[in-house]
Amino acid sequence: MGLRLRVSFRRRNPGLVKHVTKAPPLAAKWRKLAEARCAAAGERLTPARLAAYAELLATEKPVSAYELIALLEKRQQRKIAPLTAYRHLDFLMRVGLVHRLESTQSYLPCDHPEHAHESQYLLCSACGHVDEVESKRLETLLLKIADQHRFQPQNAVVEIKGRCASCAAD
Amino acid sequence: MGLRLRVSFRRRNPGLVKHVTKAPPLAAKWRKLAEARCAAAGERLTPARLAAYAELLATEKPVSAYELIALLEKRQQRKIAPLTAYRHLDFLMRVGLVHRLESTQSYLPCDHPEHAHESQYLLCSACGHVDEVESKRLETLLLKIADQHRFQPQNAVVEIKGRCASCAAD
DNA sequence: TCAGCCAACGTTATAACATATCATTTTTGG
DNA sequence: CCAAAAATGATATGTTATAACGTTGGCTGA
Repeated sequence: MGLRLRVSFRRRNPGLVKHVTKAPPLAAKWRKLAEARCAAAGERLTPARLAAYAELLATEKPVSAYELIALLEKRQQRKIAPLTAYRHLDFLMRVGLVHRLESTQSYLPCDHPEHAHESQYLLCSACGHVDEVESKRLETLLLKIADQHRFQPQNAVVEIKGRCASCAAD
Repeated sequence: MGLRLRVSFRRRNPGLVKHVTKAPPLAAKWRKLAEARCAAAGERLTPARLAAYAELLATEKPVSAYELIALLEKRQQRKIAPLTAYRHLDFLMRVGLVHRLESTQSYLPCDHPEHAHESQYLLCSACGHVDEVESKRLETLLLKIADQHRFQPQNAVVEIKGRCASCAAD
């Protein structure tokens, strides 16, 4: 049953080299934020993780996991496996530096990372821009609605789609 | 450029047969609703579409597209292509009989189909049950938030995750 | 110091979700 | 009935996400 025979006739990664983890320029503000968040969460901020964060910050719009992979591959001139990118994204979300947009399966850096919070999003279907907003009133109302149904809320996804101010003007 | 040469040496589907579209029992209430919706939308209610709707109604929980495929295949004892199921789902959403949950990529019949509406959802992470609720106050507040950002909303995704009343009691 | 542990990272494969293209069948309306 | 339009079917492929397993490297505590 549990028996497993494993024979390695060769090293799996014979020429394995250390990767030089290049990344876009990252403002000190964001670097410090990342360090603070990791310290708070007891997590490690590695070059690869920071590089993924920097790519997200350098992109104006939310980015899909596979777009992130393409960005990393272009920057570092090597292959990045999907799982690698997903692990970085999971990490970044865990420490609160990045959010995921459920309705578009994409990821974007948190705009109000000073404190833990729930956010709501305004997604422009014309230009792709996303605005992150925080409404205490909305959160209160969501809690109230949940309570009316004897529902214990853990988190809420609120994503409003439409046209942003500048696209609406056209 | 536009030139296209197509030569068929044989019929593609030599033995094509008419499919008998079996479906779970469907309460008259739902059938009538579906007919009314289609009439209103100027859409056709075919056996295949009705069968997909019936499968969703017969399932207590939201169903992924591929779960729907499995249900249809089991019921009808034949292969259903993904695209077929997606087309049925698109149709059912178009006429307002079915909603999609963005945060779980799954589909469920509308619970308040008497009128067109925006809905909010309470998703129980323990039992998988989903409650559809309608809060005018919430919709008003969402519009207000959008307006404060000069954002023209088209629709809003609101999905609250947590534990439902009966699971919370455990 | 260094053995041992553990988190991070790498590699390959595959599962799950969704769409493109074009042929065939069915329905509808003249 | 016939032509046009809508629905369906078959095949292929694109996109998003995870599984399984091995390697690396930093940290910890004897």
